[in-house]
Amino acid sequence: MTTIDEIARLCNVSKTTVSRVLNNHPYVSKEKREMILKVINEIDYTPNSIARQFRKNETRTIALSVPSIDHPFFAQLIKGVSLQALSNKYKVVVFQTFYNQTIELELLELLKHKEVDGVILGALENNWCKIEPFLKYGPILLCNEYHHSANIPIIGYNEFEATYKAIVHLIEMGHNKIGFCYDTPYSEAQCQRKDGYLKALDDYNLPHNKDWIFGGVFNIEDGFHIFEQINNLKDSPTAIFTGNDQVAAGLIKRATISGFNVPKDLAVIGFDNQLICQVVTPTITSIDIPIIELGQKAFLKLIDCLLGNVSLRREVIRLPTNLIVREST
Amino acid sequence: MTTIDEIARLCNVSKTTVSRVLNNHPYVSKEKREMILKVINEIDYTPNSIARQFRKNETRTIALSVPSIDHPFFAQLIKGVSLQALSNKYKVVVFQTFYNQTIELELLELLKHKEVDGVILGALENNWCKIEPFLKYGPILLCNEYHHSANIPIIGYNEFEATYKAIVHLIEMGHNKIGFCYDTPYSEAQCQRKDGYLKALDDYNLPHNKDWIFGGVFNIEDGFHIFEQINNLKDSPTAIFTGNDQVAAGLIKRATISGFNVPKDLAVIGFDNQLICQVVTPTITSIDIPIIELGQKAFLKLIDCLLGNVSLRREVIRLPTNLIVREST
DNA sequence: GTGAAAGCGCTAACAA
DNA sequence: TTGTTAGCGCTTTCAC
Repeated sequence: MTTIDEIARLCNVSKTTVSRVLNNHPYVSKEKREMILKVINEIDYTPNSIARQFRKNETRTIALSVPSIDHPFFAQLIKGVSLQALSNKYKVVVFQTFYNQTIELELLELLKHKEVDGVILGALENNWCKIEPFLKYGPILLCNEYHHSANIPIIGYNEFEATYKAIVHLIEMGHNKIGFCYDTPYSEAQCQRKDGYLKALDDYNLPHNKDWIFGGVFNIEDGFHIFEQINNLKDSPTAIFTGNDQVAAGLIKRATISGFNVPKDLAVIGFDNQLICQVVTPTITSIDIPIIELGQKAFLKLIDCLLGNVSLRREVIRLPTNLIVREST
Repeated sequence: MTTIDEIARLCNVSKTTVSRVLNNHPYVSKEKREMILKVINEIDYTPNSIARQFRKNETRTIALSVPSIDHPFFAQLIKGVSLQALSNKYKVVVFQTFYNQTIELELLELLKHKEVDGVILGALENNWCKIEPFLKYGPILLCNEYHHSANIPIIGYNEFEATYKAIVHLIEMGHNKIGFCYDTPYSEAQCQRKDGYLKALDDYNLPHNKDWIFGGVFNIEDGFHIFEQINNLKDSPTAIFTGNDQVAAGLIKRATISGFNVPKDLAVIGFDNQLICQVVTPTITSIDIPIIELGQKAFLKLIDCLLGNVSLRREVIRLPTNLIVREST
């Protein structure tokens, strides 16, 4: 294996000089620089990145956790983070937690072991007190999830407001029996959505009904199941906030083939405004959120912390959301 | 930062002994082992992974390239690779090439720089002659793509046969004007599909028509455009193989809202058998392929090469595919 | 069973 | 402008 010493020997210079050329340091004479570069090219030498990382104690790699990569929202989030990382010459290790607490902690071990310089959590499986101790090993930030007291940057969008808007829209369309779906109750972001939902009901003097609230709902198949549940209720909602376009798509499909008219019999509103909204019939009303931008912003914030420009401290950034009305409401 | 020396000092042993404990080597007395373990726990010591990787010249990380992560097929592929990597305690760095040749080569630089132990290419942007030189730095294998001569393991499914089956199905449904979509002409896998398409036409004495072949087609939006193209033809096909469920979904949607009856006026067949097939109206006939398994197999094959159990040599593995008939044909 | 010592490839003080 | 030297944290001979 070719090393820096080999180059130094070939060029009759010290390896320091070679290292300087490699790192674009000043104070190398033009002739030497050129000669060294020439030799490097000729014998196809490549610096060993791991040795560099070891020496500098810096990996130029960050870790990103998501529950599962095959969910369009998270795929987009990864894309945003990756795009920004690419242009900053960082690598991203994507960790799928599969909604598993242990795997999330394993991701944080990477930080402890110095295998990554920082971490972006795209979801939160563990109680914050399990996460916090890892802060001493490097910066961690929360993206697309919220915590009421964690002393780190938090980047998301206004879940409360987005949900409130959505529910008010349903109310304005004449509905007063409105259901609500969420994924996990442990998520503070999801709780904020629920608060938005309840606030809208209260503001318009509509009744709450526990039967109209559905948890553990993530994907198309869950959408299928939700329809069965709704259909089995004695008193069913006439409109439902699904929390996610996949769920909306599954729900609409089952409702339609069971003879429901969407939106007349059941209005459905999604979340995320993915392309799937435009291909199902009827098309899905949804909340548009800037996911790519969310990922990019998260990465840039992490880099700030990494470079020490900004110390790690609580800061809540909320990106704007936008209601897109289509046929399903 | 705590190091192995610190532990050694605290325990009055050499760092060799600590290292032995850390690596579960034999020949450490029970008492010492227990004492060392105890101290390690107490002061929360973690070995520095980069130092280890440096010393062992092994990163336990592999790189995986895909064109773009937010395409359901590739998201699933990543999931398969990641699942298997997780259980083998490897990390996966996912590289999105965005269909860009330079980025694909950057990924291979990781191998050259020893930042990853091996590479799985989930697509192929560059000419093989650009890729081949990197083989001397570590194992590379091809997954979901094909090459006629590359001397590496190739894992995919039988594109020819799958497409042939699909076209024959359309013919049996009474169609004789059948269109074909592909993504990129550089892809040998796509060429095999085209061969399957043409063979089926020939076997049933159906005419070829260049106007019915559409390239550069990847996602839902492309499906939208394809419909416009078909609709503008004087002599349009009555059935179309889209090569991918996203395209099929987009195409079906536009056709339907333009008053076409799918499948009567235009039969559409997808590929990949994603959940989206079940939520659009009409539901989409598709080719089911074991994507997760594809990713898992690819990882396991790479590990085999890495561990030297198997030397890197040409080997073509083709997983089975299955035609799933639904309403769109 | 255990430890001393070398060294993986590189960068960065410091000296010249 | 250049080189000498030390050392990052760890594993692995080799000798005891």
